[in-house]
Order: sequence, then structure tokens, then C-alpha cells
Amino acid sequence: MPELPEVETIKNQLIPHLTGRTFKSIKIYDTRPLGNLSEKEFSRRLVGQKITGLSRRGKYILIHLSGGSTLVIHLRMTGSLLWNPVDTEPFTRAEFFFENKDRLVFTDIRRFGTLSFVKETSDITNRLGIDPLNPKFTPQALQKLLSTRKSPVKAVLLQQELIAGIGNMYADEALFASRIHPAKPAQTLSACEIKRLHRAIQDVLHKAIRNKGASVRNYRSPDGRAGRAHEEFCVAHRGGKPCPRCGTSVSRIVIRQRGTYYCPTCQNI
DNA sequence: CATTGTCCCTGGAAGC
DNA sequence: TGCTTCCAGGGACAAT
Repeated sequence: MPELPEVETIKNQLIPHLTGRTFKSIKIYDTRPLGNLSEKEFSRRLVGQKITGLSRRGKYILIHLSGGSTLVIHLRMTGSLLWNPVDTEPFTRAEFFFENKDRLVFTDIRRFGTLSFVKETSDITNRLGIDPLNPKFTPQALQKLLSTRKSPVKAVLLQQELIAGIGNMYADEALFASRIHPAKPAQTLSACEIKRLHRAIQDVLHKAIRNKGASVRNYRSPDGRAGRAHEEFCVAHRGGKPCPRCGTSVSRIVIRQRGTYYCPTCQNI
């Protein structure tokens, strides 16, 4: 499940392969990720374009093109981008070909991922909240977001239009690290708790990036390897296992239809 | 605007 | 063994 650390890892690995390269041809095996665009129209917008750079915004990968438009990729739940995989990959939805037979393969088991174009990157960035790794994401900025909302704090962390990039796993990990109950109403957090949460969000994300992301299910980076971040998870996807801080069995509840893991001893309302 | 719920999708695990 | 049922969850969208 690619969240910010996974998408950041993918983007970083693709930069040296893709920067300056030109799309020679593409093959589309499934048009669902293209939305309203036909394969022909998609191809027309991409083939011949040179890649001027890659960036990440929230969980989106932006591939900037010489013509001024941007190819926008969202991997959702099970999408992967693989660089020159040796074997024929199952669930391949699209292939992008470059010079010297280099190729970028988009696979996606559940077909939630999307490939689209924007003329201005603001079309994407304007509807996303602050990036939690941006220096402007301060405890004060977090406090402002939480103070007006009575939803569970975890639900607020998952709202991409407020903070862009945190998903289900890292929300659980950040709340555990800051010892805050995921269902606690956002506006009831104390200044101290907000400070802890802010610190925990950045720590958890930075640590996961250093570990090349978490591979709870299907995630692989472009080199085909799994990440290691999940090996250090304290609560996420660890229902029934002991809390590493106190030994209590990790609980699972549902918040906003999302499985939520926490330690009932360390994380109080 | 804030909040909540539904839907999309398919492999794998669990249950019988 | 083989069938059925349920679960995973990001984000668009609708409803309140």
C-alpha cells in the first residue's frame, strides 16, 4: 500500500533512470487506469515527450514532460512501477518504452491506480494539504488543522486535503509513537499531545523512507525489491501481537471503514 | 463547510 | 479438496 514513504522511494529510484529520457512507445493492456482517455489519446500526449524531471506531492508521482504537461500517477492500493523487470509481470496494465529497450512497467492487481495528465501541476497540488515533510508543517500548523475538527484524530490525519501523504499504516504508527488514542476527537488534543504527534509523524515517515518503504502486502520499489519499514512497525497490522512498549496485546478497531491498530494501554482517550 | 457512508476492485485467507 | 464468503483500503462522490 503505497503511502508517502513508498511513493518517495519510488520517485527517488526512478529519477536516475527516467530524467532526460524520451517516451518511444507505450502499450496499454487495460484502459481503466486512463479514466476518460482512450489509448490513442493517451499515446498521443505521451509519445515523443522528454522527461524533464520527477517529483512527488502527497501520494502522487508527477512526471514532468518537455511539452509542459505532466503525467500524474497514483498507485492507490496495489499499483507498482517496475524498471526493466526480468520476467513478464502479472497484472501488467501498461508498459512504457524508451531507447535501448528500457521499459517502465505499471502493474496493479486491483485496478484502482490511475494514470492521467494535467497541464498545470496546481490542478493536483491545489486540492492537497500540506506535505508533512515540508518545513512549513509545524506543530502550530498541525494545531490549526486539528483545533476545528471533532472527528477522530486518525480520520483527520487521513484527509489528504488537509495533510497529504499519510495513509492508514503511518497514521497508526504516528499515533502509537505519540501515545494518542486514534479515536480521540481531534480538537481535544492538548498542546503537548499535538507536539508529540507532529514529531512522531515526521519521525515515522523519515524512518520509513530510510527503510525504502513498507511491504505489508504487494508493495515493491522499481528495482523489484520489498521495503523493510514494516519490520519496525509497532502496531500497524500487528493485531493480537504484544505492544513493544508494554506487552499488551495490540487491539484492532474500525475508524471510517479503516482497520485501526493501537495499544489500549499506551494510547488513552 | 464538516462529517459520514458507499463504492470501486480482486487475490488471498478463512470458513464450511 | 473445493466451494463460498469476507477482508484489505485511497479517494471520488453523494448525502446529511
